[in-house]
Amino acid sequence: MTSRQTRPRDRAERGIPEATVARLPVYLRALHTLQERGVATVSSEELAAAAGVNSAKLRKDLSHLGSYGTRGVGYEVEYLVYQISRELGLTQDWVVAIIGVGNLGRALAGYGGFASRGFRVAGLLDADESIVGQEIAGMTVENIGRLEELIAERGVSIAVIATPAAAAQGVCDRVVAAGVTSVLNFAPVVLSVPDGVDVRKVDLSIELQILAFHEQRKAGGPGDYDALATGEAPPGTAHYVEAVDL
Amino acid sequence: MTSRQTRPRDRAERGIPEATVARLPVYLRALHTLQERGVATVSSEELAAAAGVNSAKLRKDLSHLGSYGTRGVGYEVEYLVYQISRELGLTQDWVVAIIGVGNLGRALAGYGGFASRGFRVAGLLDADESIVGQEIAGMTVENIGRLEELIAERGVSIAVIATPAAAAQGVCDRVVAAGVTSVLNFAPVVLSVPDGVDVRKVDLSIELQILAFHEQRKAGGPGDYDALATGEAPPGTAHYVEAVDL
DNA sequence: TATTGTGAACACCTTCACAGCG
DNA sequence: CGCTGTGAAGGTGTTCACAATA
Repeated sequence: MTSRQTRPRDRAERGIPEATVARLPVYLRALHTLQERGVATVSSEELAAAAGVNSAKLRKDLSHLGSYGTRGVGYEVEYLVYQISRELGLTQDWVVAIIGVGNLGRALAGYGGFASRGFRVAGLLDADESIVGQEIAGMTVENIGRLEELIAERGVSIAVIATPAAAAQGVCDRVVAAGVTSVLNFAPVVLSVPDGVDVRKVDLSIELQILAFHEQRKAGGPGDYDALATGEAPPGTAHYVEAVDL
Repeated sequence: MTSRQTRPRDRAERGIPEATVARLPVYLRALHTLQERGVATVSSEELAAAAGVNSAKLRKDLSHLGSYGTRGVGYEVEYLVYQISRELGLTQDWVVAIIGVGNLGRALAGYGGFASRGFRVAGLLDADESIVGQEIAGMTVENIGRLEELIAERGVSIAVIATPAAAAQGVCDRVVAAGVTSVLNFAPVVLSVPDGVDVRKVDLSIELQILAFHEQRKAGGPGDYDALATGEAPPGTAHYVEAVDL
């Protein structure tokens, strides 16, 4: 997974296990799909299949929200959508600012899943003067100099950091100082933040490396049509020196 | 995070716990940073801080790879880089194809972390005729019609799916049929694949929803940051001026 | 009768605390 | 002495299997 960086876990914070919270959005998406198809009721078995989990897990997850099913029947789709949305806080709108408008920032800005899911992008900010002023996904890119101002004026509560690695911590410090307590970080660095601020990280290179690990176990190497024949064990000292960032 | 979709877990598959595997890339990145700074040795305490975990966890993780530290001293950075790289399968090159060349696909194609980390992007494919033929990050976008052909010719072993949701399952079926057994999915759908194929998913909307959940618990609603009011956060006068773009 | 909701068992992960060793 | 490596303890998460019930 994409990795975490949330505080140790305030168990009894409000009952719902973190692992369950992480799956609720998946259930919600599956339910939306069913809803579009006009399905009114689902069993845990069906919904679990659509969400890619097993049905016992699904039922236990939902049981943390309350008893919203009907024995012998299943769950009413619309009702469950509402309950999960409410639990996740999606019945209200969250104001998001995207900082860093390169290809990734653009992809995020144009992502349809935002508006429809309780998130409103209220700002695209960049430091590059040649990007500032451009129209992207219907918004004008603004200068990062106005970061604090915009966060306050527009009530931004979630900051999405899509800057190069070198800039990320600085931007993070600024948004936190401006009052933001939730950060979604796409830059390949570990951000340090004060207690009370949540950071979640999305890191594609980490995901690829995890895949590589498993792939290696399957075959013995990429393009491995000649197996582990030729020992790929290199000499005792190797040289890996590289720069890494977006 | 970012969610998973790996098979239940073949414990005793080869010893290393999944949770550990997921952190090794983080350690590796921290080690590379240290290496660039010319640091030759780190203690578990220092490395753990750089990676954002606690030191006991770090030591236990590393202990699954072997005994690569020196009591009373710490770990030799270069040696540890090599050992972790080898464990993750990064001492060999993995051939990657990116399917779907919208903004996200472009961001991925331009991601420097690829080449430097044992991944070689050997193809950018798209179905849109107006995109096919474009030069992106030094490569020419090719027609998705040639998918199977290219996978075979170039020995692609990891497919990155960055298509719209509606196209993702179809593309996935094709890459799997062509022999790919590792898929990194950015499309917001649950892919179904046969046993033996690993899928990892990166889903930004899920991450945002998890943040919203926690944010809601803190305050009571978006825009409500006079709740934690008077406290701590001073006016946003900090001026870290840094370059920001992707 | 079909399906939920859940106690109990199990598996996995994290943390503690200290023995072991350079 | 300082720091690693790890057994043991304590959590958290998953799965099983069945009683409860619409």
